[in-house]
Amino acid sequence: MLSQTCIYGIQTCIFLALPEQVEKRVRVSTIAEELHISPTFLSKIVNQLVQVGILKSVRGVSGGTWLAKPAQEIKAVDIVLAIDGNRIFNECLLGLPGCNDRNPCPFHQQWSNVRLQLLAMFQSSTLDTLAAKVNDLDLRIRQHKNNDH
Amino acid sequence: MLSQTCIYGIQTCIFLALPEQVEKRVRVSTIAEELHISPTFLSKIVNQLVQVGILKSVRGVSGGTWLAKPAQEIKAVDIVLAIDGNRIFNECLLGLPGCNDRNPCPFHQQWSNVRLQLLAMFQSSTLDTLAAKVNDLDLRIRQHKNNDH
DNA sequence: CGAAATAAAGATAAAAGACTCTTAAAACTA
DNA sequence: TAGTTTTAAGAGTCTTTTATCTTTATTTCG
Ligand code: FES
Ligand code: FES
Repeated sequence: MLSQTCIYGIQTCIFLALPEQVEKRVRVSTIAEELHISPTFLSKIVNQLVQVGILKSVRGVSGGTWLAKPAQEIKAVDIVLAIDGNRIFNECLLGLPGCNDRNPCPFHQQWSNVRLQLLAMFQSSTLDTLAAKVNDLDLRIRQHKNNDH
Repeated sequence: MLSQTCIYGIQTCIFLALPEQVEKRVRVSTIAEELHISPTFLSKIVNQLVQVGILKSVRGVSGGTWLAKPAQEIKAVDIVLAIDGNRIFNECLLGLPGCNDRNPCPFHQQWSNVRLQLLAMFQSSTLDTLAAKVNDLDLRIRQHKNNDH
């Protein structure tokens, strides 16, 4: 569904939108440790998100990364598009080229509906909403809940 | 979304449910040629579907493969489950283990809905319905329409 | 039974995705 | 400016998926 890279990107952005982190510079190594991701791998993902204007980062002592915009202005769909592209939103279920209403496969009509709902889900999910769920409702964004605070 | 193997499996089953093929033994090499799939690769996929009782096959002269049951009794979901398993129907969007209502991630509620719609799509798609769409409405199951009949 | 056709199986190869290791570049500190 | 910290970048490894090549087993037919 989503690539692992994209999942890490979403988790990272939600993490940076949590009240503890927001408005701070957070080291990639810190995020990596919290979310159980390889630091150097995460570094590349963060960099991708910096390139498209979702995150900012600075190197060096007291460097780190943070949200480039207020959390309510960043949607999950932005991250998905930045990392996985729009394939999942307009690709044929059977992988046939040129998926559209004029040239449908047998699944096209129903699959189009599912895709629209999927798109709506990612479009309606802003980072502040997601972070609020994690923070207020204690929902998880990683395997084991973080109990060390 | 679906693995390439699963896509080939679905295409093959729809092809075998078309009026021209139904009730006949069709050679794997014929299907492979029609659907632009590597014959030996398709042979393994057909064999998987034989194992779970969706297709039957015999070797030798005038051998081939065919639907093990009437087309209206085979659903797309059967093929998906046989090849890709039930991961796409019960896996967390963020890949977290143990996706369920008691232990949700921030996407769980919405993602559960999308997954249910996806499941409904595959459950309501029987091979006779899919084949009828291809046959009657001239919908496609492969890249270029088959014009040689 | 022998020959030909065809699916099944095993081993190998190619491609993509996920992840690691190493080095370089930048920013701060003193 | 020198030293330290931290992100950026490049090359390389590992694993899974996809696909191919070769051999084997089975079936039909003459
Ligand atoms: S053509 Fe297949 S889903 Fe649109
Ligand atoms: S826990 Fe993430 S989708 Fe269910």
